Amino acid sequence: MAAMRSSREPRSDAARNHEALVRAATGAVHREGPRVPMATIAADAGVGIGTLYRHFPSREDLLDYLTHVSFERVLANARAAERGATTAGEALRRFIEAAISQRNELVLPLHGGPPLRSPKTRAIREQIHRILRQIIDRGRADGTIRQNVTPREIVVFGAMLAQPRGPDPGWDMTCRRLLATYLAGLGTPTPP
Amino acid sequence: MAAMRSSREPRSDAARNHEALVRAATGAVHREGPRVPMATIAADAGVGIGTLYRHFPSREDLLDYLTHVSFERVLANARAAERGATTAGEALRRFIEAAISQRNELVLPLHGGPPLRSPKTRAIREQIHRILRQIIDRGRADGTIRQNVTPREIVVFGAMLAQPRGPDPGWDMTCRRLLATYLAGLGTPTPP
DNA sequence: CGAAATCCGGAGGATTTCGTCCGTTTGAGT
DNA sequence: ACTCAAACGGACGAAATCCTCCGGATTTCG
Repeated sequence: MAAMRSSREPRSDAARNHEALVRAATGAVHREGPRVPMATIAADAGVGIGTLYRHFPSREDLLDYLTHVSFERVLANARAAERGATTAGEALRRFIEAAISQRNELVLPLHGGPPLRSPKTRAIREQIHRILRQIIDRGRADGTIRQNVTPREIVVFGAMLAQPRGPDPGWDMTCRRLLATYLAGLGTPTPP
Repeated sequence: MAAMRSSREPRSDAARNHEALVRAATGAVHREGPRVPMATIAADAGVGIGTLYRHFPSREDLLDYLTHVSFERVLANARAAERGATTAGEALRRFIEAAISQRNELVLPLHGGPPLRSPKTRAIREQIHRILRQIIDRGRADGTIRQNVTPREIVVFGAMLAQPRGPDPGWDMTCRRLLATYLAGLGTPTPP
């Protein structure tokens, strides 16, 4: 019941270039920020500037797309975490670890701006929150998760750890420790 | 025994403009990222573009200066936290809370790049780490801080929470919860 | 194979941003 | 008040960046 496509499937070279562009754009945005020159992205993808603009008519379109794809990944992470874990704490750990290990492929808009222009992307975010809410409630019921934990904190924490960083040898270790400590805190009763 | 100044004190209008520039630059970098046009900064400061370039000959000089000032603030926070708190946990809480409450005045280079060009700034960072190390060791000795906590995690966590964000009503609450949970985790023994 | 639809690439004009230069203004000392 | 070193401001040429446009290459389908 997928909506009928008004035109046929994209040509194979177009599909290939689309993927190369997304990959290059993700890397370039990580490396130089959202204002990275479009020419850099095209060059990194091994593609002409015209091709970049045909696939993404403006920089905002490109950034929106990267964001959307990232949110889809995170949603998949949330579903996998919910299914694959037995305890709530374990599920949250998996969810955040997935974000960390995908950090080179995620473009999550933590830097201000008119957030989430696309309603479609906003809907995905709400699904993510719903799943996390379920996990948290489950943990709160059996006493393994403290009170007053919201899905938003979990997402924010995961996004912070998944944020792009320059080459930084000790980062993995720091990241693991931050996560371990935070998770330990989640299992601690809330003081008044 | 301060080194003799080779030239006299800056003129009053120069001092005023310097401060206005720093304030404007901080806001602009928060708002639009490190590539914000220099003209925007000058305009925000109510100053000509020439004046901006006289005070800071290049963008990098400006960003280095903002970073340096930020680190000086953080160092002051660390000293105050060490002196003002009775327990280690309390000291760390004060340290991170100070960073959060100053977040509109801090420009901490979490986004890659050749980090900390200035040796002076690097030295400040090491002083910060030394103080935090002292606090952590104190807490570990009396069992109120878990093992394997490094100064770096504390700084990173504080910097993450102090990172600029767009207008975001619920952020303060989220921030407080993340901090509370993390601090709770710090007081939890490390599992094997 | 041949035709048509689709896609590619990069030249190039418009626009933005950079950082300098220099005539003018302002503050500090006398 | 007067002087002058210091600071200001914005016009300006150079450089970077944006994004469009279209001739030519490539894929797909009959």
